Amino acid sequence: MNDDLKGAGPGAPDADGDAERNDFIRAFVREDLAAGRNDGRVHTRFPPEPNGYLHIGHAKAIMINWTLSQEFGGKFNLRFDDTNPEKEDVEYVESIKTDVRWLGADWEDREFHASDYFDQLYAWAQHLVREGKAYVCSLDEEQIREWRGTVTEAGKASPDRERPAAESLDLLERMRKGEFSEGKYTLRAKIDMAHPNMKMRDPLLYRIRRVPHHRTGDKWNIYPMYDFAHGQSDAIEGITHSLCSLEFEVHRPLYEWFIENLPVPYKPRQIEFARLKLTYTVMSKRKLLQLVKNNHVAGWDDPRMPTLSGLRRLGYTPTAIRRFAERVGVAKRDSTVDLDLLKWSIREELNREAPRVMAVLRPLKLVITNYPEGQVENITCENNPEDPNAGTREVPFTRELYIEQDDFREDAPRKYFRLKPGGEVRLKHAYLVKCEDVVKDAAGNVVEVRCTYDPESHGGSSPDGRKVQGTLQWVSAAHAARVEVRLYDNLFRVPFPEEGGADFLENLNPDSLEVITDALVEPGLGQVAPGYRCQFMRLGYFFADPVDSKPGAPVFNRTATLKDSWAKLEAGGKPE
RNA sequence: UGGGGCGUCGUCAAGCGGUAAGACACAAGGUUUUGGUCCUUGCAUUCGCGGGUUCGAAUCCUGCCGCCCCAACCA
Repeated sequence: MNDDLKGAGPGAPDADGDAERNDFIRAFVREDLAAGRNDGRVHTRFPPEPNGYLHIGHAKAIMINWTLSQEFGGKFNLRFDDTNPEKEDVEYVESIKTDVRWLGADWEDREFHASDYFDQLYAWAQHLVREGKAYVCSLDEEQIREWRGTVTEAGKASPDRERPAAESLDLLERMRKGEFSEGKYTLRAKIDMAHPNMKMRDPLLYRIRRVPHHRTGDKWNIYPMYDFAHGQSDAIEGITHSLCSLEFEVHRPLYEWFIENLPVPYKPRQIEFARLKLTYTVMSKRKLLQLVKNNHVAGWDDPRMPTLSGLRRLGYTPTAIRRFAERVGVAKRDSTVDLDLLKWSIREELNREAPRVMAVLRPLKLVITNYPEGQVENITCENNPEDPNAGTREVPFTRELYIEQDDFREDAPRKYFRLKPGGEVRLKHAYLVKCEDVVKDAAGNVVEVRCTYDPESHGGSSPDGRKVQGTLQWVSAAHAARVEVRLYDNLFRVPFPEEGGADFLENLNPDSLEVITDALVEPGLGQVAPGYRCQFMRLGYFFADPVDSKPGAPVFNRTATLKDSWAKLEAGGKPE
């Protein structure tokens, strides 16, 4: 279970016994295969820009590309779209590789960078100029915008549109050498200033940026724009199906224009699908960056973040994320998936895999008055009712225990079947105990419940078959380990943090994190290694934080709660 | 008002002319030493709306309505 950073391993899309998937992308691929295109190859790629950490939305894209390549016996590349050095950084490159590997997508030795192709791209730019299909433009940023026209009005030609090729070539070369300041010139394709698709109105190919690049250093003073770099990079790598999100649909004609007008070695096909959106969070890298920069969270890997590093730290597994991506499907419809589906994906796995242990978050002392003082009994506890092979463990039981404050109520509603005065409950795996008395502090708060136990109920059985409705987890006061527990909840308090043009920061959930520094857990848990996953019985699934846990002092992050139908009942006002 | 997309259950999503899969959510029962899990059952006579074609349409045609994307020297 401790696969925190080892990754899922190359692997196969989770064999789920599912029928063959047949979304519209796979249909296209089958069509291409049937038509004998691409020599029967299928080659995809995941092309992140290294300007932020990957999030769950990227996981969807990664899995679509990766599983597609695997299902058709093809290949999968990782390519960094690093054409904008101002925003990019090696820190991001490293985190991205870690995350993609963790998910189990294997690019083998095919880690590429658009920057690997800068020389080729430059040569192709010169080619277009020579062909009279590109020119160096001297309009400034604002002029370019104005001259481009609007969606309903045609744009007008740049005064440099007919600049002789030789002159453009010379200017381009000088741009490259760094003879001009940023913004002085741009290289533009000569297409159609009246084109109904704005992207086709003489788009920029290169802009001057006199900043060093994290990989090419100060070699370049000009950098290619996304449109000029992306498709050609696909072509160079022999990508057969270039998958991207819906907003690039309007770029497709441009993508194809370059492919048609350049002597590229291959003609890839761009296919667009809807990106993933989730309720109760935000997904844009810009907004996530803002959360990090303004310290609304502790970093890109804060467990409340929808980043893969955040989810990993929360306790999610690669498998759960993969299953989630499968369930979400692929289509072209803008959609927002219910966060519950993600949560369900991790619960499903952990219910099957996670060992059950006992922990008390908010301790309330329980004394068994008829239990011998000083006696310690080792209670055999089943590790996982869902897994017969999980075995058992021994947990010490004594006269003084702690139970959850929530599990005792002096004035209990009718359907409350936990501990109450005069009531009897089962202490999981141990004995039946009956509440005889309570001890209160000066303020009238119950600080101790005094019970008697039934010695005949060893193991928690009911000796005479009497009905005992409640079963509580417990820890021995003398043996319990004290640990820090972090209870994470949704980052936002509303499903759509930006609905109605709202400032998403206004909708942050003030209770997204509750830190409990003195939770009590059964003794063995105090020595658990970082990355350990378990279920705190009746409370939820927990993960020993890989960053803040120390030897002998694990910090537990709540990965997910358990479904709580009592809470729902009570909230619904029906318990009485 | 130009161009490109999309509209099937609360949320995703199958369906591609033969009479609405599945998942999550929700609801009701059952099992249960986790008010967890599991099991059973229910949950779109209807596919944005209106016409048309057809023996038959969510699937074809047509008109309308709604939502998203495009006027960064971002990707």
